[in-house]
Amino acid sequence: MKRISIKDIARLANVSRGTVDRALHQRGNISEQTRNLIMRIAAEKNYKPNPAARMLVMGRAPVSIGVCIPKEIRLFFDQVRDGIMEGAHRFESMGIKANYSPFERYGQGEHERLKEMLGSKIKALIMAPGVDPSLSALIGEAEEKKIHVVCVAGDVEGSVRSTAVCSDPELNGRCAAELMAKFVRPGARIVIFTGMLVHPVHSKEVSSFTEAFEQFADGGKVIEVIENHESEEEAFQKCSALLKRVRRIDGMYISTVNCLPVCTALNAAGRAEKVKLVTTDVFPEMVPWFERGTILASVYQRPYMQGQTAISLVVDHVFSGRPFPPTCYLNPLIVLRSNLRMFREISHQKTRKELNLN
Amino acid sequence: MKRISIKDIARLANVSRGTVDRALHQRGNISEQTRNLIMRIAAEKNYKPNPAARMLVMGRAPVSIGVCIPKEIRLFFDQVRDGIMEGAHRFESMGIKANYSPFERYGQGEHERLKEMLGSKIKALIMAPGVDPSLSALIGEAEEKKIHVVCVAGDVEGSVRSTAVCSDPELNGRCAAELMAKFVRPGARIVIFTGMLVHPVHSKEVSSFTEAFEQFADGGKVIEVIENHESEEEAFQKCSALLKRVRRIDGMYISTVNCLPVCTALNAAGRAEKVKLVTTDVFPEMVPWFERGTILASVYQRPYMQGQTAISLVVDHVFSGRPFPPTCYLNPLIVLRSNLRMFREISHQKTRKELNLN
DNA sequence: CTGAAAGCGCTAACAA
DNA sequence: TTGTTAGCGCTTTCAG
Repeated sequence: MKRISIKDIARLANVSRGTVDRALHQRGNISEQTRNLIMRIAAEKNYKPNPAARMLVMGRAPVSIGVCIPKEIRLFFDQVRDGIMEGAHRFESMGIKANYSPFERYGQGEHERLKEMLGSKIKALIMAPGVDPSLSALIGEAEEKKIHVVCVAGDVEGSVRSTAVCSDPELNGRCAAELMAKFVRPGARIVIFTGMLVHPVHSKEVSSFTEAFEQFADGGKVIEVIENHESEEEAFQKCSALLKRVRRIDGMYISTVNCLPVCTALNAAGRAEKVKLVTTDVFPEMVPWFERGTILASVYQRPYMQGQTAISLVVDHVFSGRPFPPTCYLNPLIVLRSNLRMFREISHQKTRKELNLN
Repeated sequence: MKRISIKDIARLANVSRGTVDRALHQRGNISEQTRNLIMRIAAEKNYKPNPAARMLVMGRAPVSIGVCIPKEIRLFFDQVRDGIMEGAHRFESMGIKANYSPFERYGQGEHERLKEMLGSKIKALIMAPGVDPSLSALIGEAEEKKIHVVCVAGDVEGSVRSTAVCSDPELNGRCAAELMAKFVRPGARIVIFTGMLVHPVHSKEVSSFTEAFEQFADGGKVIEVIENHESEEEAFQKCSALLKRVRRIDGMYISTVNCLPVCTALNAAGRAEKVKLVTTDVFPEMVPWFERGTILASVYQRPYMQGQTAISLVVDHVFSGRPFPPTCYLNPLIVLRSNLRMFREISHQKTRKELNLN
């Protein structure tokens, strides 16, 4: 069915286009009666104003989208940013503009940038939330001002954000567990390395890995969970100590991007060929560990695609009025030695189309 | 500085708006001289077309894109179609229209539909190529007429198609081999089931699996390759015969979507728990075999994403003049029991955003 | 209170 | 080869 226009409504209601406009936009100067009639017809015929026409007559008012994410963590947020910016670029000709305004890192400049963004003329705000407890209030403030907040690479539970695009930590944990279970011998003993258990994402990954591993593996179990607080130093020390303390470890699941210290500690202890690793995400320094067979697989959270998706959701909403889904979880990709070169983080050669390498 | 419009350029160049339009869009029918003048002014004044105005006017003369794919093979082409049509839908307001004109199946109505499409007013043609040797000529004919041909879910080697979006058969084979190698014991004996070895896709999958498996697996090898010619009957018979003939098989790689007959044959022979399967793609009837642990993993070719990508490439080309990449290979997704429910083919609940389940 | 008409920047059909 | 013109759907102004 064709899209209906103001002119059509005017004809149907036997009034002029001006009258319809007044009714639709409650500009007053209109009788209750005609207004009702017009509104009824509009609703019935499912009238949607044509955004292009509106923009045209309203004069250049490009739709700005604020982008507030940290500068980079091991390439992850670089990818998110690329996804957002390249995604936005595709809609440039539709008048979409992304305002990239990063902050240094979580807890540093985050709040200020966000505040700043709220003052500017944006239609939507894409943000990567940390754990700052004030976020929920800021989000409320934004939505209050009709700025749609889309969380990316995380979520703020209990907030009124329009939607969140992220990977599902429980799914990541389960996939990692399933793979690990198939890689190790029966009765295997596994250690988990994670960032901080106070972080809900990490704690979910850990608990769902543990649960799933014990379900999938034949008698295997998780013997220890170690927090590294995202510190390379700490991770290395703790891993080294662990290797001295425990003589039999069959595998390790590293639920944070901080996996290199573990690899080097394993290597230093001469156990790099013995302990099987399942990691998270991917970056160039991991390649040799894949090649040696230390890292068997990695659960990739598709940062680029998360960025692209966030933009898509905003654009679809703004232009087509498509409602935001409550949450948008992406299916993880599994990184293997075979497909390593297909990931944007690894292959920077532009010979292949990059839009979809993730 | 205010934004400059076509009218301004026309005034500056002492020509009419129509002429400026022709110059800017290389529509021909214009003298080299005036064109140069206009282009110079446009560049100088940094002219950018007004997206709203363009959208508005494009709304009435939609850009048609032909879509010529088979009706369905185990949901695969349904997904491709959804990807294309939903992708196109997002650009509806920019005047993009997809003309879905499917054929019954490969070799049946394919040529006719294609011919038909060539006669219609389309700007691009998205097609899923079979093995018809006349395709190359048809593609040549289309490109001759300035109809960009984008192959999806396959390619026509040696043709002048603008680009192809597909999964890389060699990569699929290698990923399958790597997983298989990690799932089975040392010295494992593997059988490959495929469609038809005359098909280059299948033969590449088979050979790269074989090669990679022998590299990854500790002494394992591929002991047999069986063609099923996409027939369920044939697959079942051959698999049953095989199981009688060979007592020890550790795993099977099924490089075609036709995996159910193999599962049932295994089951009938009481070996469903013994032989480990790595399959291709996913559809609802496979679920129980995942749950029983017969199918350990599947290499998913992302049909929906292939469709979306094809449309994206066309749209980006038409609107932004972005050149087509020579070929666009998608990184495969690995289907596991854990993430089974995340695939569009399996989960039809729309609670989660579906755009990205692939 | 309502209608008529101008015009946003662009494209395409037709005239010259 | 170029110019002219009629809209696309909407807002806004000015007359009734």
